[in-house]
Amino acid sequence: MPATLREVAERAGVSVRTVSNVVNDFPQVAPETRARVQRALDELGYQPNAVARTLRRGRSGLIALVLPELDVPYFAELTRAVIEQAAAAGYTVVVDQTDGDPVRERELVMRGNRAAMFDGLIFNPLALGGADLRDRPSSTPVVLLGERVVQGGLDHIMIDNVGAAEVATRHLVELGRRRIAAIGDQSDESRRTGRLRTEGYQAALNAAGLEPLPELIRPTTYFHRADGAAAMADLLALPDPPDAVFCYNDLLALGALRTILSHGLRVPEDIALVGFDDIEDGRYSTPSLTTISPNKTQIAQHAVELLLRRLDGDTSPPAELPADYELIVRESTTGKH
Amino acid sequence: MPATLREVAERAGVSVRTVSNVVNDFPQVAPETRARVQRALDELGYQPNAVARTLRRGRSGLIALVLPELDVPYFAELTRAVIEQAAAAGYTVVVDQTDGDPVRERELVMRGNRAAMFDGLIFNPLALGGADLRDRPSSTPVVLLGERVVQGGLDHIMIDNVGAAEVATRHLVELGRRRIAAIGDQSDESRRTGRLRTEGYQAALNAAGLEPLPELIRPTTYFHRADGAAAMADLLALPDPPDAVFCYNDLLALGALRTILSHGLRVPEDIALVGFDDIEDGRYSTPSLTTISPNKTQIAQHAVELLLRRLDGDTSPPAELPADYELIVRESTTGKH
DNA sequence: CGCGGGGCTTGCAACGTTGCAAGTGGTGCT
DNA sequence: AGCACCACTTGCAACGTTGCAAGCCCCGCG
Repeated sequence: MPATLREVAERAGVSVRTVSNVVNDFPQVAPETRARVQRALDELGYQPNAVARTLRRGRSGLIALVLPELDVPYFAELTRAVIEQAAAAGYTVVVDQTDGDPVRERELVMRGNRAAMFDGLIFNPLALGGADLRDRPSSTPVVLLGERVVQGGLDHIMIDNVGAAEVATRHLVELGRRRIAAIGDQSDESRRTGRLRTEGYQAALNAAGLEPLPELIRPTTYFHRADGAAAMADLLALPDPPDAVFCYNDLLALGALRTILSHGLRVPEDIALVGFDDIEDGRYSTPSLTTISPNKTQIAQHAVELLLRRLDGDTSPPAELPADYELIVRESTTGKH
Repeated sequence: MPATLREVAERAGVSVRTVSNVVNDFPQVAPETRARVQRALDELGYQPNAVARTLRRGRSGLIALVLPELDVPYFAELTRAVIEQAAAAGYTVVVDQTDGDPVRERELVMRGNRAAMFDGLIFNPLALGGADLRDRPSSTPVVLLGERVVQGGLDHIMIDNVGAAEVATRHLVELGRRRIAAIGDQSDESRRTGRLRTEGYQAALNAAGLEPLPELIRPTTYFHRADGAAAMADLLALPDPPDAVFCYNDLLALGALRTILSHGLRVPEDIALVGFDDIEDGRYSTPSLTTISPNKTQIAQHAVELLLRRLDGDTSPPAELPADYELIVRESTTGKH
């Protein structure tokens, strides 16, 4: 139903090629011709066919952002940042959600530019590791986010998880807390985030001369509110409950907070709480959440820049870019102010 | 770099067409030929070119979900539901975010299937109204979500906002509250949600013999936590503050909750709170949030079904499908249990 | 031995666009 | 008058795929 170049050409009495020249603003078109063609374009409501254009040009102007879960605020907020960065460069971002399903992740990433119509991929894997990604048949550029992959031979952006976890834990130590628990450890080989943060947590305890106690390190399957709530209930059931908890993300912390408050305990007086991610929810909870804030804008910016450079043909060796983070102190550790 | 049908054909010593037949599992291929071609396919790691395929077939298998904001939990949760429904039908969903910017909305929706490469659109407009959408040049099917559009001549799914708001307000009335405020009214002609919910709110008050007081109806620019927090601060500054608040979405309610608690007041003892959307955050706040829960799965299901029917050539008149909702009573109105 | 038919394979064209290089007609210069 | 050149326009081919219909070969039957 929509008009094609040929139909416009017939109406304007010129060749298809000339219409194309007008559409693409080529300079070498006589003003009069241009006007006539433009009129025909308008009358027919011509819109270029993006699929044909992409086939011909080899570029779609689309980059895909592949994330485990969109209803996790951290990813939703990151998405906004990526969209903004990409828009500035004239690219449109489409988002896809994998649920951390290895099958879906593989599908999306391995197929690459042929099966999909994206010029590049920004991918935060949950299930897929370095080995899986090493020999992609596709040549679509990919930038990885997150901790999952170590040496996949792909561009990669991550924050220093060990360092950040250490900062968070040290903050609790400096407040005088001694029984500091951790929620979010993951024994699962494929989930690296939890292990790295546990490492930082333990390092901080050791540096303070505190001994990491196994019963205070609670593993969780996911990083959702429900997991935090359940883990916190376990901690409260201990004979000697903790006086502080470092949660490996803000959702865990919010779940834990809910459990603590519903047990009639106070935060931070009885138990201090630190989260990770700095999602908006944590700024509006009561008490508001002390947290590690990864620089999401910077992550997005690096990711898009790196990807666009690859699209421009840059073949330098894969980069491993660190992103900044900072500790944001709020009520859940220092109380009202 | 990736292999094409022709390269595979040369390697296998058959025609391009035969390779295509194998790739598409056509029955009329001799087993031996099929095996030989398959080997060549595997050796070259062939992946069909989705762009070429789409151009030829006229279908991409992609539907776009166009939303105002992804970092608003309601939309993130809705997205999950849409993705699930579409996946069941073999479609892939890509998500795009407009920020409610009329320019971006128009771009995405008016251009339709030519500028983009999507078979259909599920669109929740914020800025664009019926008039804007009526004469789209494109023939891509569109299903609208939300309250914004009334008679755009397009398929449309929404819940009964007036009725839902009435139910929420009546719940507060039945708890014995008398000074019931509302947060989220919008005078802006283009934002219809707020006006509809105010209508239901007033209807419930009238039915209970209570007079709606202008100073208890607080408009907000957006539906974010910050707006709720600010509006609640205004309400608390009144000489005679409310004893209950109906917030037009859960984020507003969470912002309001934060303000109430930080003023040393209790929920629900001093002020009862009802939200709208039933986002996960509200289940884990303290107190948990009483809210109107729109059936998101049903909305997604209707949207995808309707869209797919249009893609199959259904030309029946535009449908206006209602979606269910229910009041979920939690602690913010009835206290701990 | 010739012919019809079935199983399998193929060539051609087209989806709508753009790169390339050639083509057209007119103008100005010698 | 002839030629070169310029401004502008055009045809051809190709991106990689698939629908269509024709083609090939071999088998079995008369």
